[in-house]
Amino acid sequence: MTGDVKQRINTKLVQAYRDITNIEEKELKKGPFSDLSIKEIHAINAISMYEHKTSSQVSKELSINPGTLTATVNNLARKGYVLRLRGEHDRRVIRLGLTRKGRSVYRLHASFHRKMVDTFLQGFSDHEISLIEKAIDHLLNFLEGRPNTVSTRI
Amino acid sequence: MTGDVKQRINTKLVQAYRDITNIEEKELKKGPFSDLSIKEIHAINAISMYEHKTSSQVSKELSINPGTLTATVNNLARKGYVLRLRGEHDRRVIRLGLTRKGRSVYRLHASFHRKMVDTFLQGFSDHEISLIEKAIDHLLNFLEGRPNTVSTRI
DNA sequence: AAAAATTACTTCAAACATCAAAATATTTAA
DNA sequence: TTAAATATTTTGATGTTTGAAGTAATTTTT
Repeated sequence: MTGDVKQRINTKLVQAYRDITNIEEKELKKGPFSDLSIKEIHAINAISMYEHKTSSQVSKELSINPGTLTATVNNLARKGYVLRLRGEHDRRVIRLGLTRKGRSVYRLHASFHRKMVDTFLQGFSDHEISLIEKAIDHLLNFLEGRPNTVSTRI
Repeated sequence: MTGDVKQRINTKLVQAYRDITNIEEKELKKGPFSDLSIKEIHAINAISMYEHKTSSQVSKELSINPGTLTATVNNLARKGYVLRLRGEHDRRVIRLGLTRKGRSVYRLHASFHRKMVDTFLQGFSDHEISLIEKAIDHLLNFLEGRPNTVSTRI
């Protein structure tokens, strides 16, 4: 295979990465949640709707210093997106939750992602999609330092 | 197609995005350029080796505030990666270039990307790769607000 | 050609993000 | 019951980002 194709795919991936960073933020700035930065949205996303994660879980998930998360949560709580809930069993832990407003943001962001993936996969057959998924798996393996179990064909 | 697959692919894409952000930075921290952040590397990359872009071109390309680029370039110039060249025709214009050290970073980062794409595409046939490229095109179209010319099959 | 508008970039002040280390509160182990 | 461990917050220091105002050079208009 020619390196040209790889080079071209690389450029496109870089472009996609950049676009996602920019567009996610701008999309939301236009809506009713213009007081949120992309980092805050990612924090809201990590906190998530469906369980009450602890502060340390969330800070690990986001790979940020616990002190940084405290500051972020302070801001998000002040703006009315996030709640702190004191743990019941263990009163040292803080469990984080979303307010109604926080849940709207969560859903809006989720729907952006759904649309994005829908478009990404538009027009491909099931077989082709499973192929694409395999390529993404390769990428994840590379990124997470796992050797790729290459399904070589002859 | 079941939404499960899409949901799974979405999760993987999010993971890949997060990994790329984290890993690119850590990779470089280990090497001889540990005084650079990921944003600085992306700036070096945008400034690029092959032409002398202007400040505004670069700040547009990175979608950052011009003032932010000024600060970034100040830092990169101080650390010896980037040069400012006053424009010859129009003396308002600043053209940006890389020092020898800046060019090394550029090449190191490029080789990381080459490895990443190689692994991403490992084990796929040419046909499959062109399929994957098409999916990435879809994604870019979506991100950049272009309608997708769907190649629907029956 | 002088004044006005435009442009390319920089500076500034304020908000926010980040980290390591110390402090606080709570729980568990000795 | 004291000591050690854990979960989070505070503190202080440093860096990043932004919008808006400022400076300088160029182009357009009158």
